[in-house]
Amino acid sequence: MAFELFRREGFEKVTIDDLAKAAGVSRSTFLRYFGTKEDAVLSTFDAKGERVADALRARPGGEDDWTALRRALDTAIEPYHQDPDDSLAMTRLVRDTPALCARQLEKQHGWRPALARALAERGGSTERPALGDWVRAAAALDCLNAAVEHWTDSDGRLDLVTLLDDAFAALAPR
Amino acid sequence: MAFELFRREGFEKVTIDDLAKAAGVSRSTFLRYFGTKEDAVLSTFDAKGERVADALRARPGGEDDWTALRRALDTAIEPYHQDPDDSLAMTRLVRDTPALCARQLEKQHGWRPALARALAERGGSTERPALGDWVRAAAALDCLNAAVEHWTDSDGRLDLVTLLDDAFAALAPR
DNA sequence: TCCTATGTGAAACTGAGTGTCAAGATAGCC
DNA sequence: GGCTATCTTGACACTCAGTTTCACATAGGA
Repeated sequence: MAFELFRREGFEKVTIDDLAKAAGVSRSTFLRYFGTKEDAVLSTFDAKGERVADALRARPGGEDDWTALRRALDTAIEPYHQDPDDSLAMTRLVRDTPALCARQLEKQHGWRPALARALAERGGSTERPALGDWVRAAAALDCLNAAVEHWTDSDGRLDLVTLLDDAFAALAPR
Repeated sequence: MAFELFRREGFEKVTIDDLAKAAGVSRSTFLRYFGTKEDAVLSTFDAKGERVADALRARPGGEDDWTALRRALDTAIEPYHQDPDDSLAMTRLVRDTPALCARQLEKQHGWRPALARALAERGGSTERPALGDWVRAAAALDCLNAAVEHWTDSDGRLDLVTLLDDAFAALAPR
């Protein structure tokens, strides 16, 4: 798997040819599958945004936005509980590789429209999301990131659920 | 200037050779100056983060974090008032060019450490920033982005100060 | 059987970014 | 002035990512 190769050799040391050879396909085929080298690692990331948005839409209508967002993010942190070691290795690889860091940031940035739209729908309006929806969607993702970063820095020792709760709490006091 | 060329021809149509020729220097020199093609546009962006962090440190100690952050961001939106047309052209170019969008995101991501540290110092602790500092720093940047995006979408007609206030307000209600 | 759609590989091509090296310009010193 | 050290610039070669094109092979359907 690409992930293992990157972890052993470092992301930039491994060429697409290496990855293709390791996967037993041609360079062409590899690029047809993943599009870019980064996506060989981050393709798992793609569906995540839509899943969080779905979870958000599934929350009861009476719930306030912040609670709904916080609960929707339980979907996002599930994999970290399922396989902590693997997740830790992944977040470390991404954190320590500028190219992966940037690409992940970009992908996550792409989640915001779906989240903002889901928030807007919750608010009853079928129109496009308002400024506040965008801000809250983005802030919620920041909470997720801050929590995961701290969790990674603690080598997975801190409790991710608590960290995420704390992150949301840090948004509250005025 | 590189900016004009990109706006006329489109970012990907213009090669580094074109830029170098337009600037009257060699390709080598151009790359020595800017490092990447994206940075030919976004180099102005670099110092901005540090300036906002400085503004944050300059706020009175008694002020709460949110007010201090909001006021510090006045520094960041100043250029948009100084030269609205130019700013509008710039934000549009970035918005419509995936590569620039990604690179800008990455640069702004790099502002957070300085902002979080400034917040931590304000809190009196000389230690490294806590989870909450990171979250608040990131959320404030989201407010800036959301405000600027909306301002750009309105073709500069909406008032950026009001938009930024609204963005911060959207963070408040629980 | 023929035909078309789909998956794969080979190869050439463009362009970004890196590294090296050899001029020139420039500043400081004698 | 002349001389040396340092910094800047340009030329060139190189690696590698990503795109495009073409050819081939296989499978399913008429």
